[in-house]
Amino acid sequence: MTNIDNIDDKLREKGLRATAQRLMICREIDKAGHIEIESLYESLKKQIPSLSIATIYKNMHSLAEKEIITEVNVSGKKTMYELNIDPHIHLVCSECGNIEDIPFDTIKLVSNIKELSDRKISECKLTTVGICSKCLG
Amino acid sequence: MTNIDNIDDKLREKGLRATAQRLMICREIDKAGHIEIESLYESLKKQIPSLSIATIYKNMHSLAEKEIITEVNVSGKKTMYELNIDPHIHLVCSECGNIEDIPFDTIKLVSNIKELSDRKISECKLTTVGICSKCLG
DNA sequence: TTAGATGCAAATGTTTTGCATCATC
DNA sequence: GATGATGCAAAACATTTGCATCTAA
Repeated sequence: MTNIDNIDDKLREKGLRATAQRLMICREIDKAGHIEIESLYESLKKQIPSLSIATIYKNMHSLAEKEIITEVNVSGKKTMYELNIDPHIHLVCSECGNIEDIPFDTIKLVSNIKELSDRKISECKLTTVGICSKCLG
Repeated sequence: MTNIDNIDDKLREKGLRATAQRLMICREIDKAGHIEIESLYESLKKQIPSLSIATIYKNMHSLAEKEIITEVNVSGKKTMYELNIDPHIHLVCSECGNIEDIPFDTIKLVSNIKELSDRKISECKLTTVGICSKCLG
């Protein structure tokens, strides 16, 4: 669970340097909720013109490895990233395509599945398709 | 819900021609359970040397559009495909990386989420991480 | 001071496209 | 026979890599 206000410390805790680029990447992901590489690059290039897209890719890997961000994969969409925040699931809107978070206790779901299937399960990702709150009106 | 034995008819029902390539693609996906483009191509090229990878890509799109197959996205893995069979969820093995199906009533889960979140939701995909049956021994 | 991070440019990998030819219906 | 499917080659797009330079700790 990441709080964007302490992101400097969070990074150092995890053994990553708090570079300007890395901080801005985290803040931009936080601001966007879910964002893909190209959008991230376009947004940040305005602020750091020298920014290289290779730096973004490298950071996506290091941040994901340290579990500060998570890769979000949705069929038919480019890979996106989000900050690791409170447990939630995704709602992909079938009208507008946007992705919305729904607060949801995935911990409970995991124990549910464990009971039903008698397997060792440590985590889960749940993606739903439906109508987002904007389109619902 | 697709039965591989009637795949010819299934394709025609959906308005797709039952070409040799398309049939073999379906059978290979069925055989593999979950398969990525490159593996599919390598396997089938042995049987149809003239096969083009563009044909595979085109078929993945048409078959997915007709809901005969489904794209499977797992973080850190290439996009895979599976036949649409009975409701199930995925278990990505944290030991060996394999993907296993777990029979699971996603219909019930969807109505659960609807109740809890008061949203319009039509479908869901659930991916878990844990230990697969092979690695459990 | 030094290990890790960045930026650049080139290499590699993945997916799509246009079009001529072919095969299913 | 018409229309959709295939194969090819090229284009477009996405990701990774190596290395010199820079900078946070």
